[in-house]
This record gives sequence, structure tokens and C-alpha cells, in this order.
Amino acid sequence: MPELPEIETSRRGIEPHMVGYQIARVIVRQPKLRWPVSEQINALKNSPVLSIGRRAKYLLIELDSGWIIGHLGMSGSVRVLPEFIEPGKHDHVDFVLSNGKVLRYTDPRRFGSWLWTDDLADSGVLMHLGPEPLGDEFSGEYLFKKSRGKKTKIKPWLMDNRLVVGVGNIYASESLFESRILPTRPAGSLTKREADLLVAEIKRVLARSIEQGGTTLKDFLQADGKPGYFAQELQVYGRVGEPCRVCGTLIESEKLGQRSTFFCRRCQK
DNA sequence: ATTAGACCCTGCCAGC
DNA sequence: TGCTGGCAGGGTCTAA
Repeated sequence: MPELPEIETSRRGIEPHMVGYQIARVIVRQPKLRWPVSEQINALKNSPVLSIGRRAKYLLIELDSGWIIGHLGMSGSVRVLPEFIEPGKHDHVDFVLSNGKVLRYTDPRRFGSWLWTDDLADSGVLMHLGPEPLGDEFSGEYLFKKSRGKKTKIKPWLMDNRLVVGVGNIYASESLFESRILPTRPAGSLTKREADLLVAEIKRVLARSIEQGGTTLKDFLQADGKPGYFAQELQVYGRVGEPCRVCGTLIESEKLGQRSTFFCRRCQK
């Protein structure tokens, strides 16, 4: 469900309901997630929420004593609800707020996590992450230099968080289509011009999806329960066997690095 | 050091 | 109708 635009959409959705209020207490119904829910989170009592941030696909909830680092995995979501709504089967964690609402984390596959850190710069999950895709550090020049000598196929290479964060399976296929680059090419075969174009398209596609409230494929909903609308704009993702919107050639699919990859053989070279 | 693969977990859908 | 296999938006770990 969640790629970077979905996380950013969630961040924006929950922010006004949380900043300036307190986390009164935390209810953990299922601690067995990717990693066990951190003890410090379990123990929170009446902690003021200072800010809601994001790094890569991690939500950062700043309290006066440290940060909650949340990840939604493959199937997770967070919603702000009135406290009295009964939790469902996969509603694993509730952050009960001082305003009568609750930040409720739902995650059928339980690949998500809720970790704690006193020091963001020293947090294990954040320490080795590459630049943000929408920041200035992620440039054509940066991508071109990193690609020199790389034999890995471009698409799985783009999804490596040490290179750049936040380019997940949907947006990797989409941005390569927009750049007219075949996902199977070795990363080292990128020209400088292609690297410039690819970076520009990654930024454009991600920004556009954030504007649209993310991509709703199955069940992604914004924090207020509305779907995202970017799915309507997908060019290749999930469209195997359907005609390319540009040239009409049938979209193909291939597994690269265990992940389905979609492309148009005629448009992409 | 780089790269490919298995794995964590549940739900859903197509095909038999 | 009911079963089975394959697949799913992510990330980490191991082993070649």
C-alpha cells in the first residue's frame, strides 16, 4: 500500500489532529510486527506531540522525550478516528490522544514497525538512508556519478534505499516509463542526459502523486478515509497486456529482483 | 564489495 | 462451492 506519496499524504492528514495535543496512552493489541513495538512507546503517558515529520517512508512523531519512528510496511495505514470506534481485527496499535481521538494503526501483513529513538541521527533504521528524492541533493549529476560501473539492472537499483529513498515499486516503473528507459538496462549504461531526465521524472511523478493524495490500489485511504487518486494516472504499473497510452503497444511485465516490473518495449529503450 | 535470493505475514483472486 | 497456488505497495538478512 504505502509508498512515499502515501506516507506523505498520511503525515499531512494526521498532523493537525496530533500536533499541540498529547498522546495520553498507547494501546498495543499485537506487538509482533516487523520488530516488537518498542517498550518506550508502550510506556508513553501524556506526552505532548511537537511535530509530525517524515524521512523516507518513515513517519517521525516528535515528542519532548524523543521520536516515535513508524513504518507502514506493505499493508499498513494510519487513520485518525474518534476514540469510541471499536478496533478491527488488524488494528494493532492505538495512540490515544488528549482530544478524544485516536491514531489507529492497521496492518494485515504486519510488516510495519513502531520504534523509538532519543537521537534521530543515531537511529539504526535511518542512519544509512540515501537522499530524499524531492530534495536538491538528489540530482542528475548525483545519479549519474553513482551509476558509473554498476551492472545491476536500473529498476532494482533505483529501489535501493542507500542510493535514494522513497522510490518504491510503483513509482520506479512509472518514472522509468516517463523517462523512456528500459528497466532491465544496467545502471552503468545511463547517459548523463538520461540521468538528468530520470531524476526529473522521479521528482515529477512523486510530487504529482502527493498532490493527488497518493495511489489507492486496494485499500489505501488518507487519514480522513478518502482514497488517493493517482491510480487513475498510472501509465504502466499493473497494466500488463493493456495498450500503452502513448503508442498502443501492449504493456509487458517481468520480475526484477523479486518485484513485478512494468514497461512498454516500444517507448522505452 | 556487490548482487541475488529467501523471508517476515495475511488476504485476495484466478484457475481448476 | 472449495481448494490451491501465486501474488501483493517494503525492508533486512544471508550467502554466493
